[in-house]
Amino acid sequence: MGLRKLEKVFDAHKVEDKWYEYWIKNDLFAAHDQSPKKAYSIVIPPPNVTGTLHIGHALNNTLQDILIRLKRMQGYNALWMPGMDHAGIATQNIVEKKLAEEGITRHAIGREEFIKRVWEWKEKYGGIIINQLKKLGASCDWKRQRFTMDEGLSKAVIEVFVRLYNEGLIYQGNYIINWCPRCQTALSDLEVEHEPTKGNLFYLKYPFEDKTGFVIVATTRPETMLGDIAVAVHPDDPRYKDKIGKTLLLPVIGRKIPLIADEYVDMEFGTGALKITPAHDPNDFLIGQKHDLEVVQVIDESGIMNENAAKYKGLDRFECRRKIIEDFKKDGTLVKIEDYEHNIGHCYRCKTIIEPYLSKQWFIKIKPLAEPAIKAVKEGRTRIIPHQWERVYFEWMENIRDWCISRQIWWGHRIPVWYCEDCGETIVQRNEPSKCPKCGSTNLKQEDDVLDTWFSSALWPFSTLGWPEETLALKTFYPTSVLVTGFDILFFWVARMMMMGIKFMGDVPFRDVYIHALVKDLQGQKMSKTRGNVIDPLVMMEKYGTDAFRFALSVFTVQGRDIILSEERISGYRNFANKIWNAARFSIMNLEGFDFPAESEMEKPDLFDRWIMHQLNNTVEEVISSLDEYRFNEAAQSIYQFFWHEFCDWYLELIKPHLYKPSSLKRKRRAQNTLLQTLITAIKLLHPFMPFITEEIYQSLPGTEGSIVVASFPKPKKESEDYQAYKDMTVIKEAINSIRNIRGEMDIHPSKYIDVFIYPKDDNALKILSEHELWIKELSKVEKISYLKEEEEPKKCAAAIGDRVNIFVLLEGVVDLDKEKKRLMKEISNIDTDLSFVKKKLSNKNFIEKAPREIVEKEKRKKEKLTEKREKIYKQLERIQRIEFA
RNA sequence: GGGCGGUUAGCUCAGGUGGUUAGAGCGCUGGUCUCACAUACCAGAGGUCGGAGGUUCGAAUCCUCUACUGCCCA
Repeated sequence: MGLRKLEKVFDAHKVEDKWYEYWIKNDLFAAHDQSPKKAYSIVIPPPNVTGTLHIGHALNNTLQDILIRLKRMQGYNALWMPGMDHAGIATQNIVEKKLAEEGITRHAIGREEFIKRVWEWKEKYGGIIINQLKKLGASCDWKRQRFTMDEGLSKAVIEVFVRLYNEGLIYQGNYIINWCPRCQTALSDLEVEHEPTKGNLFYLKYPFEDKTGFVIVATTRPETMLGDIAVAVHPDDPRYKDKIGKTLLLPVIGRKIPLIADEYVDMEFGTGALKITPAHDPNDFLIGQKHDLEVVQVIDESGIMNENAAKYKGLDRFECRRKIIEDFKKDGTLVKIEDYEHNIGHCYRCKTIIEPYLSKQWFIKIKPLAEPAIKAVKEGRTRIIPHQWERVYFEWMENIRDWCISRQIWWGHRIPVWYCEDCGETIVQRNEPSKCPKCGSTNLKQEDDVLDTWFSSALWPFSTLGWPEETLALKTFYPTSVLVTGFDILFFWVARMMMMGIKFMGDVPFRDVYIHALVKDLQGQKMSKTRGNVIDPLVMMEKYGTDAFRFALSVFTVQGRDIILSEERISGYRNFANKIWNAARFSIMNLEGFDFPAESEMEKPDLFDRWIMHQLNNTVEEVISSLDEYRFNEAAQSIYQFFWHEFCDWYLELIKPHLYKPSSLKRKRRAQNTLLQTLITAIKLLHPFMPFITEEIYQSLPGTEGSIVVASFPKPKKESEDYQAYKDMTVIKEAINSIRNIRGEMDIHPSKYIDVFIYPKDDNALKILSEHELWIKELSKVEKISYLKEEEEPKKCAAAIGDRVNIFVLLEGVVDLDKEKKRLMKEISNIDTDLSFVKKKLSNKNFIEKAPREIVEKEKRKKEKLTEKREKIYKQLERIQRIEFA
């Protein structure tokens, strides 16, 4: 690539789309089913087909992209497998809403037509998020993109269902499940969100049949009393002990219900008497089963009171509650009402209050699947990072309950079960049966229910690679290297993939699970549309550039801590992008007419070149080791620090003399060469974080070939280590910093050149300083440097006492002495506080005796240094005093 | 109720195995439009690490208790 001049301010919009198209056109994200390279693979957490990119996706996918780009550059056969899930309930809701606008329901058009409409919707509107991921720079192998309702993935779903059924791990049963009356479907325990809600505790009076008194029960849901079948008390409760076994009369209904004893009842709660409604409460259901009680349903699947609700029939469940309380107030059944806050379950899709509902559903017997999944993590075959999450994982897995997998909706994988309408046989098989294997009837009907979307997501790491076929892709990329995800779907998805992966692939689905933070707003609240506190990643990308946005996210990604995000925090990194841009611009401007130097010319590099190579090498090491441990913030900070504060602040300034007024062409070429090599390496280090700007710069630089996407990632080089250069540079930096400090504090105008005296404390310092006088002069605006010997006392100077050099700036005609006096006194007082700490330590016998010798030595040296420094400054103060009186 | 985390400069956060004179970015103050960048440069001020106790020669770092706060599960 040739030299190309760059604009003054970085314009992200000009480069982003251009390079993304270029990458796609050149197929740079492609992974290969067969390759001599080592495989590295990540499957994307499939976003919903209905979804749009929110900040959580942006973070999640930025991190994945950083990893995959790094590994790709490191020479791996890197696969990032993209796709979406079909989001059964959410998608069905959307399409139903659309139908409603046309005034039709799904029942009116029928199942087949409805499914057709959903597919049409999907083709037209679905998957907006895929383009948004591309905007983010996601380097997925898009040709492999999958969808959970694809033919292949559907085949995997059926295969898994049939196998689990045949093994007896899938069963059908009548149980209380979580029912959403709005979505009209069952939900798994996980799909219910519990929210603390202010409600009431109603105390109701149930009389004994024999008119010998009554029992008061406490309930939050008085409307369910219509379905009460018993009242339970604790067997040891003295209040009720002698009444157990008696019969109560249920108000309104007049049903005779027994007073039973069960240890489940909490004596402390309410009155200690618990009304039992097996059809509408999961715990009551269990008690009912235990005591072999009848079940009376009073609420239907829409949340409406049914014919068992007597005069309340036809009322909505909440209306019924109001009405029944009104009536009970009148007839005295209601004893009192208390305020009561408790957790109420809501549908995670539509937020409707969940109704515990008795119905026939399909379940997975989960314990046999969970156990190996627990073992795999315990044995370290899968690592969860940060490891604190392992405990959460174990906790949940060990207390796991059977998974309700059937959903009463239409959009999804229809359960591969057929019923013979003649003999009642249940047929479970991969393909539609033509006749009943038992009675030969052709009068067959397929199960109406579909499977939970998470059922298909659970197969994602292997179904996307072609399972149940034995594909090359599976062989190459399974188990995947890492899964990157938020903890909110640790149970929903990660745990289930673990179970299914081990079950059907015989190995864990991923070696590492990296759990990243949740993004919150400045108040520490979760971002959500309803709260209205969302930061739209697309707006951020538009305003500050995708690279800056991505870099910001990675800097904030600290393990085990949530991200508090504000727009202000993002905007800062636009400046970083601009800094990179301008450093590149500067480099390109100064590389004009540059020829690569012959090897021999590079044999004796300058101090600055050696120093920057040393620093760069450290940075390479840090970036790699940090990313290997998923410490994104450390990697990002390390490259940020290097690029801005070492490369730009120091190196670029230091080589300007070489570039602008070189003492020899050779030296200029050497500086140019180091400049270019350093820039290229730094840009490569940055590429996983900031893909667009780095590609733009890379392809503008001489000596590069092709795309940075597939360029080789830097490796630490032993020969670049140069501690001596680092040490020598500290002398120069100390001199420059000291002079600048005096200038700044003494208000010496930046354009004024000054004279300084330097006392170097050792020969090496003198050598380095005199060899680099020019640079000290340039960087600290000095006219003349004179060197002092030990005892020489400079007059009328401001002083800086350093580690390797003492600096004296001639004050005559520059500033007033008063200021300098104050400055020195401040210095002394700073030293005094430090000194008092050190002295205290050293006067402690125990410290001298017990602390390791090198620590004690260190403290002693520190004391010496500080004392000496204090003396020097004090002397200087005296001198100034003398001048004043002179 | 159970579990997990957080509490460090005005704000947002770093500080693997205790030795620090506690760092960064933003903000703030002063100066500079200096030939890559004012989305910049130079200089500076500002915390004793929520509180109490303990272990230790030595604790922001380990332990106990406590306060406040967030999340997850009931």
